[in-house]
Amino acid sequence: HVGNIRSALFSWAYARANGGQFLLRIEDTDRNRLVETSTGAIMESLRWLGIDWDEGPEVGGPHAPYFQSQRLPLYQKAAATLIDEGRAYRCFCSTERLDQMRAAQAANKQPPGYDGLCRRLTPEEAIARARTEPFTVRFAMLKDGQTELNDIVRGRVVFENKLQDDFVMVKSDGYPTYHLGVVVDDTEMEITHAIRGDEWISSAPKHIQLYEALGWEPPVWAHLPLILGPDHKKLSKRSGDTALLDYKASGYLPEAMINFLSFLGWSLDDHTAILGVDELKEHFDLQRVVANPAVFDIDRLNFLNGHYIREMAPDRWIETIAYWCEAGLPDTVKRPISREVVEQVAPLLKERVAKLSDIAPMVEFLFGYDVPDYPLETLVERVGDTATAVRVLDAALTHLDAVSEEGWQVERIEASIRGLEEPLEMKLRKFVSVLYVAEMGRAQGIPLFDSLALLGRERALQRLRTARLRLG
RNA sequence: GGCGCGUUCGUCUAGAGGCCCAGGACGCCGCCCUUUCAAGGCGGAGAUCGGGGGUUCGAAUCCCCCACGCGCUACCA
Repeated sequence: HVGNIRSALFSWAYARANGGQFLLRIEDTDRNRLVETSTGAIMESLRWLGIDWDEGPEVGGPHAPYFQSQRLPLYQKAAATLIDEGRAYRCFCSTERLDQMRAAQAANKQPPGYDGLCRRLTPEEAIARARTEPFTVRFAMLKDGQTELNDIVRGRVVFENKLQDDFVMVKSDGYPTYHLGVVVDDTEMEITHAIRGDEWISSAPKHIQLYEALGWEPPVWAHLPLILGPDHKKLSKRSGDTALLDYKASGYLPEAMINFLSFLGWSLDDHTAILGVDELKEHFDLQRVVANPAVFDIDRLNFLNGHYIREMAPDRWIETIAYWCEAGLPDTVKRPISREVVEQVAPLLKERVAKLSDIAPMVEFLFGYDVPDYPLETLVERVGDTATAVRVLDAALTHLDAVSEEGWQVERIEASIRGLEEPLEMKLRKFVSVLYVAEMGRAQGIPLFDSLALLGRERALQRLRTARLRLG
């Protein structure tokens, strides 16, 4: 999803800009939420954007394995050490008791948190009960003093220890929670920079205390500003935090996506708005990450996408159109899609497409043999009344009918239609909409003269006749 | 409720005491170009820098208070 990918992007860009390594680790410790395809989707998303990892799934490396579910012994070892040293303890409280406790705290307006019941158990008692009862392992947070976070983005943040909660670090199924997982793996994997979303900042003291208790060196912290939806709430599935591959599916280019994501909380300088990956890899700087949340602005994404489409090399553009036609045109259109037509519309389409999914509807009229389907009013709309539309169609029919099959070319067609201005006593721009609708089914799209040429004499004339007939 | 973070044009942002009666980009509006729609060119509106107090010769930039917004408050990450 967008938020996570942005964190990955910043980490990656930072590594690339500073000659570091970028490692991909899959945190799959919640077996209730395990989705088979998600690992594949994560990797595909990153690869689509061009984010490569020096170490991780599929590429391997010295810190394998890269799935947390395969590193359980590591977490258990850390947990055992902590229990031995009295910095963690087994907790036998049931979910029911925990729920009741929280309800009571809420009712009494007490700060929420584990009440420490099992912290008071003697080690002997705990070991005895552990033989028959399920348990979690909680970390015994320091309750005095303060925990200090030094963050690149936010500076110094101080948390009161007395407000800290003894969090669960090993679940009853033996899997670690995120808190234990990151600390153990970031250390084992020699992670130097923890770059993550701001929603994590409240749990930073947990991680910091864990590092201290384990005697390990914490990484450099950088908490990125949240990405907000249009409602100014943390981006949710509803408000645009869709899987990145959904953006790919609806026709966004990776270049646009990267450019867009890069500027969500970061900027290069006071004037750069268009930035390629190469420049990002060279100039990305954590010092320039801002602290305030960013609202996801789809208009800007669309603009960037259009920009990169316009910049696309002609041959890649043709391939792209061919692909989106095959995928987006209705089944009634016979396959394969004509390569010749694709090549001819390509330049006409370039300035007009914002999302690749716009392509198919824009060129559909070229491939279906049927007359386009459109509400009759659109034919008349811009010329004012039916009588005028009829005059336009009759005149166009006469003029174009005079163009021979061999002469059916853009220049001739243009001359013929421009020749309509005089007899009709109307400006071209005024009456042309009737023709657009008759041919393409709508008044906007690729240029008319080219469309007529592409359509061929027979089909073009046929559509005019049909339009004329429909007007009575 | 508690804790934390944040607050510069509608949006993304520039800004680290004088260069800022605040710059760029998207969006919006207008004009030009034009076969529609776009694209492109040119121009415009748009922020009294959340509010109030300080500090200073001088504050968007430093300090304090307030307000508002958001995040966290799980055996989810």
